[in-house]
Amino acid sequence: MDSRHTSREKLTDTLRAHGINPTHQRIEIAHALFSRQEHLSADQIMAIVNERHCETSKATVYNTLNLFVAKALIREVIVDPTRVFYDPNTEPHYHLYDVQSGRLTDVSSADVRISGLPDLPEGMVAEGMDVIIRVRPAI
Amino acid sequence: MDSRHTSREKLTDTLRAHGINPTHQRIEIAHALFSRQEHLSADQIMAIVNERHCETSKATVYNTLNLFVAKALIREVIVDPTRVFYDPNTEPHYHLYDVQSGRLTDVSSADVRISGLPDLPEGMVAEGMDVIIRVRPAI
DNA sequence: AGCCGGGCTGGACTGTGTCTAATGCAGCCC
DNA sequence: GGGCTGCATTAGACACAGTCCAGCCCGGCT
Repeated sequence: MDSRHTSREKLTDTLRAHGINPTHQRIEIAHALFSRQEHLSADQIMAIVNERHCETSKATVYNTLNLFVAKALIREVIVDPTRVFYDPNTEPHYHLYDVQSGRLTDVSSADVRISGLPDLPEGMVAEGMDVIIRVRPAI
Repeated sequence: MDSRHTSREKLTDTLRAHGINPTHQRIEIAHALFSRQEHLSADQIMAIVNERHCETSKATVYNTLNLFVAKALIREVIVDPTRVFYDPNTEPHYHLYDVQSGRLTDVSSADVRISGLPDLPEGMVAEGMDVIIRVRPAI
């Protein structure tokens, strides 16, 4: 009845539902992302997963994150030229990026209306739209 | 009365207008960006500038691009996790990014209406908003 | 047992971008 | 002219995220 335990069981199901073989490492990585609802970089995820003992290699972390993205379990967020953030929230939504601190927060897309977008070029399909509002502390 | 010449003279003025000391290298880099109205990476810019003889170093290219961005002469576009693109168009506008080919094209913001954005957090100022529409060729 | 295949691993590697220490060069004052 | 100051440039070393590779582990199957 431990909630962390339950959570890990749910994650196992989630992974399977996305066609991902739920290994120990993959569950830990998914747990890092889904337990805290934050935007983490590969680096941060590796640090969290290996907090106690080093048991997951860099290659596995990157492989797993790329796999999760390919299977649409998580999303990449590209705002910082030096590293990619991973977002466990796959609902359509936008981002607020604090340029100063590097903090990234979600903006619900529910209330946002975007109109007047041009037609896509012939033979192109939209994969998605990223909206990033860059903010910084007022002086 | 050579148009390239004229262009370089205009660039000299533009640089000065932005508080940038117009050196030979800076003019060449600005010319690479402004003559073709494209989105180029630092790498591509260096290749263009050094097409004939190598006369501008990597450090200078990066220093100059960062200077241009700081002085609001050009804009960074962050869509590709592996490299930054530089955009000579500083008018507000959005981007269409072809995930397959890596091609980046402008979308005029004139017709686009965005409403319902949330209030910014206390003490924060917006620096700008990036809108990136990711597209790929239809199968 | 022996094979097969997916997953994991350390370590080497790649490619952007930054840093550093040295050099060049222009203006300036004496 | 000679010496000083300060910015711009440079080559090369470096930092770092991310990828690649070759080998190992391990569970399932025959």
